[in-house]
Amino acid sequence: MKIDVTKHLTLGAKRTLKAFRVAMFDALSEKDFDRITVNDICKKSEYPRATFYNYFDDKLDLLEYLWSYIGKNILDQISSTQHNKNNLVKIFNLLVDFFEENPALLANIKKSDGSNSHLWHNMSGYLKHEANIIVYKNYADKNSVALPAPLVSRFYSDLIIGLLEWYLFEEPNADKETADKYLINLLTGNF
Amino acid sequence: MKIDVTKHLTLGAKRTLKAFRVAMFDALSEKDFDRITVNDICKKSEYPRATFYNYFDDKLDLLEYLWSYIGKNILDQISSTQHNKNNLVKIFNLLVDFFEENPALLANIKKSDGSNSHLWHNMSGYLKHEANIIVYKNYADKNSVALPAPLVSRFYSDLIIGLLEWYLFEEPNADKETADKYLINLLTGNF
DNA sequence: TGCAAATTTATAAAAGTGTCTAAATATAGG
DNA sequence: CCTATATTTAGACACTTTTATAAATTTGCA
Repeated sequence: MKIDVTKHLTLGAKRTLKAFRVAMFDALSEKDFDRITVNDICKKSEYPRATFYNYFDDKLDLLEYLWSYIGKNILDQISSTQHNKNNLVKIFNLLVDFFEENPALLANIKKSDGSNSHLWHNMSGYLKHEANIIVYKNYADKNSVALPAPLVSRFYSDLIIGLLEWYLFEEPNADKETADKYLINLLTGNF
Repeated sequence: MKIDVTKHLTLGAKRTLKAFRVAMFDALSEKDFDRITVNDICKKSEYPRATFYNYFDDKLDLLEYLWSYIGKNILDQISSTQHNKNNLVKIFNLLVDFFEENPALLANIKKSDGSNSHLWHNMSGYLKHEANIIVYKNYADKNSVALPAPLVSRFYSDLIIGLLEWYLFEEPNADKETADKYLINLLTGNF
């Protein structure tokens, strides 16, 4: 990204970022990421190319900003003060809810080869990253003799995203309660 | 890919694929993937652009073919008949060995933002996929009441790649034996 | 070896990318 | 509200990508 979105943004900048975000999100429900051009995004958002390049290096850069934004938004509802294994189940459920609320996006990801698609690899990487930030905050203080804390939190977030991938692409007929049960089994070493 | 590499290939096709693979692999040790052009690949491999586009959709397509090829090659040494948890450690060690044998590639991945780099996300996805094929063959027959087999093998391959990422990018000073120990702890639910 | 079929190649052209200007516009702060 | 500063914009540019075509070459097989 050409700008730092964690710093203060003018109203105009926020408006522009949102327009590009929405344009990319909509475009993703319509066609493959490969087929989306910067021109498409500019036409949809009604901003000139030069403005696009003021904010982003390229369309992948916008895509990744979109994933980060979405990831943060989904997981916003997790309290960082409650520390328990239930939070991991809650993160998983929030992610599932997001995809159930956005079937067009999910369908497009599935169309381009499901869990093997670039789109999914890319998105899940960012979701995992956002999940890991929360998980780390929750478990960093629980010292384990057997394993370093960063490795454990990484393990937990990997687990959540792995189960999500399985649930969305491999076993789309499984119900959420069963998936929750499986998650708990994996978390408690019951396998 | 424009052709099916699992089907029979002519000698010429094999020669051409190898030339493109080697060209991309070498290019990756020299500069960022973003900066590599199809022209670079063609110059290195001494094939015309039209031939490149006979085989691949674009440079990302070649990259992914390269990762699959490398993944298969690294893990070729795993026997599919021996079924034990040791195989998981062996897969991890083979992957570590590959990166220790290819420091220029690793350095380039690290340079472009370590575990956050596109290159790594992309590569690790394919390594995980290849690892999962082997793990699934090893564990599919061990029925678990608590969890479906595809989920368990996915869990194991996630674990291996997660630990690899941690070992390569987060804790490059850890020794392989410690990493092996951590892997066993994670596999046995000792966390 | 020789021939039909498939593949590779040179070449051209349309479309997309990313950078750069200077003018137009928007912004924050007195 | 005004003004210095920063951002946005149009337009042009060099370059890369991707597709398409027909001729040249290579391939598998009899």
